[in-house]
Formats: sequence, structure tokens, C-alpha cells
Amino acid sequence: MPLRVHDTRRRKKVDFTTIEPGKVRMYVCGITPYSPSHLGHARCYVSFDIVHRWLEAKGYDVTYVQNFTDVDDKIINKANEEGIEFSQVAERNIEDYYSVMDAMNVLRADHYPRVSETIDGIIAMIETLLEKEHAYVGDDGVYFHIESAPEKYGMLTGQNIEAVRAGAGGRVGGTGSGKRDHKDFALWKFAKPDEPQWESPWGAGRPGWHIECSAMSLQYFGEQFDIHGGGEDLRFPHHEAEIFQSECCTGTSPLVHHWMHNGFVNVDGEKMSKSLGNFWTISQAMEQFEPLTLRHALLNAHYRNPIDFSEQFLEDGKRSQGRLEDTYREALLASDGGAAKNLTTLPRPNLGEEGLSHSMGMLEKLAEECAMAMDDDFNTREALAKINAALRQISNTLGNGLGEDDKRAFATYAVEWMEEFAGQALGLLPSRDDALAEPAEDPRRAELAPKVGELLVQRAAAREAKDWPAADAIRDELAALGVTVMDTAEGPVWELD
RNA sequence: GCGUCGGUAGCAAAGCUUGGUUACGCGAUGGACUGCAAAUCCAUUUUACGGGGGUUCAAAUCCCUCCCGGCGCUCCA
Repeated sequence: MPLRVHDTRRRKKVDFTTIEPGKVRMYVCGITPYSPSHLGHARCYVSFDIVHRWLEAKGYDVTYVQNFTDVDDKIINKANEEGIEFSQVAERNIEDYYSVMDAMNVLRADHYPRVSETIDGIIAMIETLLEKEHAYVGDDGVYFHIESAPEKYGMLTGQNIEAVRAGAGGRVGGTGSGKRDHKDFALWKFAKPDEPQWESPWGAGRPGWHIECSAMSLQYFGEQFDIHGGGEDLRFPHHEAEIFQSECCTGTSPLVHHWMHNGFVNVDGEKMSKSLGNFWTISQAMEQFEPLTLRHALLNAHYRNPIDFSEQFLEDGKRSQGRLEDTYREALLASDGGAAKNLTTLPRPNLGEEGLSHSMGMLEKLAEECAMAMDDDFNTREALAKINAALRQISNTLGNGLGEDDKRAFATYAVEWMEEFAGQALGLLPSRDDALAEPAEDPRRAELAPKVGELLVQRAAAREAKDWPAADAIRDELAALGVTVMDTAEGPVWELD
């Protein structure tokens, strides 16, 4: 099955091709670690984690590079405020990034280069650009001159340079006073006091914002690579700047074969931003919701479309994720009980039984459809619809009074099915150990347990005596504590709302 | 203004490239189960495709046109 990928430059889905057969070179713009990671980051890196995982599932050898922009105004300002080194601010937020991404089952990239470690490559690239007269040295820095390659303007945004020329004027801001033209952008900024700085042929300073990605991709991949990803907002100017820098430096075009951009996270219909005060860090969201719930919710929309982040959005994710984990646990237990960790593929169930044969057939069909959905520009929403159908199928079949051997074999097949799609491809399954483990004790729950236990004993007595009003009164009392009681065949179970 | 992405049932969100069959989920309603509930399961929720034209045997899907939103054009995933 061919993989189709939406390419921002060509503005349509195209067949995915690689420069080198079987190998994928993928670069995704990483964070500027000046503050803890927010939901926008979660969306971005979960989206590209899906790309990463699916390409590997399809047998590609993927090299995934993601940078950290650890030299930047905001980091420097933060460091100066706190009176610490810029690198300490960066380090702290990079740690936060790793920890929340790990929690959300985001697989690590192969390389995480940092600006502060790529200075030589950056300087070399700027030198070449100066030699080729695509850049010039101004009063306060070195700039890339857009008019030296006007044909590259608007590659990702469709903007027309003539229109921008016409609309120009009075836009040369304070940060770029040495610019010859307002469209030009900084490659190197000369040092100001209290700033980290490195020596260069043009004077001490630090890199401009865009150049590091060009230098890093050149360093790891050479002149061209297969996928470049990032948030929607990076299309312009950042990604277009990369095209200018890299292609003008190497003379090779196109720099990137497939440009991929993920959509935004909005909150209540508005763009999430610090200034609007509707800002959520990932850690904050995780105080209320499990990391995999967050991941599930994010995958419940197509990666290119905007998400409107709301309570409902997460509650839906929680419910779906809960059903997924419940079914997974059920299948694990049915497959081999406690030895489930060491599952091996058992013979297929006896297909002589009609219902079972039908069920297996359904799962095989759903597996195909799921793969097709992922092949269609990573349509996780569609894939989850197929997974839902599979969960229902699995759950029904397991509950349908199969013979013991058939049940175990079917459960094993079901476990493998779920691990292939929900697990490896979408990253939504916990480990087998975690899936089988008792849920971690909620401190609130531990606190309430003695009281609840006592009330449940009283209620059991009332029920035994068929004193329903008394039993219901106790249930109401529990409800007031936020406790929901569920009577099961094994006795009452309770949970906190 | 220029650019770009979108407008799909009560809510939410796939499908549009390659026209012809159901999305999936939430909610609601009914049923099974229960002392009653909860949880779970089953079923129903069908002139769903922004308006208007056009092409076609057939349009959510292709073409034209209009209306309405989001976002980008300054730092942002």
C-alpha cells in the first residue's frame, strides 16, 4: 500500500518517496526551552511521533533529528531575570520536555542537537552565504538578503513577493536596524552586554533564529532530506528562511521533499497563548488527566486540523482510552493469565466455529482498514474508528462463551492485534505490566477508604435485609463524598468522580 | 489588503485527491442486566454535508459564484 503524505509546498497529498530507498531522514523543529512545554508542543511532537512510528512500522529505517533552540532572546531574558546562566534555563526546560514526552509515549528522536553545540556549522554556512553574496554584514549583524533569491519567496505560504514589495515600508523594526530590506532576516546577531556570545569572523555574537535548523540538517542529512516537520506557525518565516539559507548555500533544490505542518491547539475557540491567559502546560494538563488520555485526545483529530481544547475534548479521550485499556487488560488476562508477559504466538483458533471465524475475519479486515487509514496521511482519527470497531468485536467475542482453548487463542490474537495498532502504531497502550497492574492508589482515595469501607458494610447489611431505602440513603451519603458505588458480581466497587 | 485552511446531524469530528454502500465518538431515547441504580452490552437517533448555480445516470466529493469563520503576513509547536 502506498503511503500518501500531505506536502505543504505542493499543497496536496502526494505519494511518499524517499531519497534513498528504505531510508527516511526526518527533521522536526524542536522547542525553544524558555518555559515548560505546553499543549501545542504536545500536539506537535505526538503528531510527528505518529509519523515516526508509522514509517518504522512500514519498514523504513528512520533517522529522526529534532533540535533544541537553546540560544534565544527569551531564554536569555529569563536567565538574566533569575541571575543564572542561559544554559541552566535551557537545561531545566529540556528536562521538563523529556519527562512529559516520555510520559506520553513519545519515542525519542535519534539526535537532539543544540544551537550552542552547532556554532561552527552555523558560522561555516554564513561564510558560504556571504561568499555567494546572498548575505551581507550590517551594523548590528549579518543578514540574509531575500532579494538575492526572490524566486524562493512564498514557497510554503503562497505569498507573492511582488505584493509584499508593494506593501513594504516602515516595517524595519528595532531588532533589525542594520537590515537593507524589511524582508531580510538575521543570520548572526552581534553581541550585546549580558548575552552569551561566540567569536566569529564578523565579530562576537550569536546565531539568528533560523540558521540553526539549516546548519543541523546539513550536518546530519546533507543537502536534501525527506521530511521536515513543525507547527503550522513555523511555515513563515522560519521554514521559508530555511529554504533560502540552505538552498542558496548548497545550490541544491529542493531542500525538503515533504514539508509537514501540524495544526494548532485552540482553547475555547481562541489560539492558546500566554497573553490570552488560556495557556496550559503539559504538566498542568497531566494533573487532571493521564498522559495517555491526553495523547488519545490529541489523536482523535487529524494532525493538520486545529483542535479546540476543552473539557469535553479530554473527557472523550478519557473514555475512549479507558475502553481501550479495559479491553486490552481483558484480552491479556484471557490470553494467558499471569504468564501474559511471555506470550508467544499460539496456533490460530479453531475456525470451525462460525462465530469465531466471523470475528477473526472482521479483525483481519479492520487491520487492513486501519493500515489504510494510517497510509492516508496518518489519519489517526479514522484509525481510531477502526480500533473502536475492533475493540467491540474483541470484547463481544471474548464474552461469548468460547471453548477454553479457542478463547485463549483468540485472546492472544486480539492482544497482538491491539499491540500492533493501538500499541506500536499509535502509542496508546501501556506496557503489559502496567496494563495488568492495579491502578495506582489515589491519595484522596486512600484517605476516604476507611470511611467508605464502613458505609459499604452498613449498606451491605441493609441490602441483605432488603431495606432498600436505608441502602439508598447510604449510597446518597457516599455520593455526597464524591464516591460512586457499582455493585458487581464480586461485590461493591467504588470510584471517585 | 494579500496568502492560506476550513464551514458535515443536538455537540464533536472523519470522508473530498480516485463521484455511486455505514463513519467513529459524546449526548439523547428505548432495551438487556439490577431491588433501584451505576458500570457494561444491544438498538434507535437517515433527505448530515454553509447558500446558489453548473457538469453527471449519480455530487459531501468535480467546476463556477457568493456568504461566513480561523490562522499567517512580528516571537510562537
